[in-house]
Amino acid sequence: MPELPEVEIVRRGLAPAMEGAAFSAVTLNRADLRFPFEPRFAERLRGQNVARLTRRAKYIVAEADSGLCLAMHLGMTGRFTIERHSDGAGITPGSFYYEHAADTRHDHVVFAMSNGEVIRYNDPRRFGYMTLFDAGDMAEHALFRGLGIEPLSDALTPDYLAARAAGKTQALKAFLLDQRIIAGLGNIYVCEALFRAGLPPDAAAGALGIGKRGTAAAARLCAAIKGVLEDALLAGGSSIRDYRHANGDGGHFQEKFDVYGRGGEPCHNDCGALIVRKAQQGRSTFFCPRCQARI
DNA sequence: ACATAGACCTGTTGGC
DNA sequence: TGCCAACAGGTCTATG
Repeated sequence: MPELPEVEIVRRGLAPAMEGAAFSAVTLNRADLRFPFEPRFAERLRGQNVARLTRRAKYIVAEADSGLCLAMHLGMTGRFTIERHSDGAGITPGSFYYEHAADTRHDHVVFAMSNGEVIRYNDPRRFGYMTLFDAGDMAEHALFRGLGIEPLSDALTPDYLAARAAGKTQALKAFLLDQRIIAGLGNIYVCEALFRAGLPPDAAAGALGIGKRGTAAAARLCAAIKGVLEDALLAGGSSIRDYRHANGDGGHFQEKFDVYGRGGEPCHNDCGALIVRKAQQGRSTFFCPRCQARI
């Protein structure tokens, strides 16, 4: 489900409920998500006070005063909802994705916080996962060790793209989806960024930075990636399919998609072409055959 | 190093 | 309406 903007919006929503509060009770309704929960997962969290909630790539990380860290990945269908103990039914402005209150079949993890907030993790497909580690071990942790740069940081530059793409015959789309290069992009924002940059998804990544056209392409791509992520954040992320919002604000970037999910519809550049959908790396790629014809 | 396919899961949608 | 195939925001593994 979520790519960088959605994960960041979820983090911002969870922060008021988690930061400065301790885990009063942690309930696991099953033994695993994508991976088994580690032994004593709930016991180790209980009583830990959350100092801050951060994000790295598509992970939300709750760091406790003790240094114990809880990493949470939403997979494809992971959602957090927040409700208060006191009034029960209330969904606070913090919660992002929310389905039917009655559908608790896939509520796999419940955090009861010391401030009265109850945070539920719901994930029908269970591609998400949670794991614990010590803050000092984060850099070498298998989940984080190989991650690429944050696209919204100053580390993403046209030169970085050109350097990492150098010599690669791999398709631009696969290059951008590789979390070891840039961490946080997924299928939607890669498609959207390539459209904004006017670059073909199946062109060789290695062409970036080569010659005048390649140099210009790297610059456009860099700006497009940052631009589309910033616009998505401002819109509160994208909510597609049956996902709905708890509070109505945010989550409207899907209305601004130029290509994703628009197969057969006219290009927003009014070039006269229709958006094409095709499979690439086993996933759907959407692009304008005219505006994204060549590097 | 790369591409491809399959795996993990459940739910929704579209075609017949 | 029913059934079935295809597809879904992610990533990991095996295989060529």
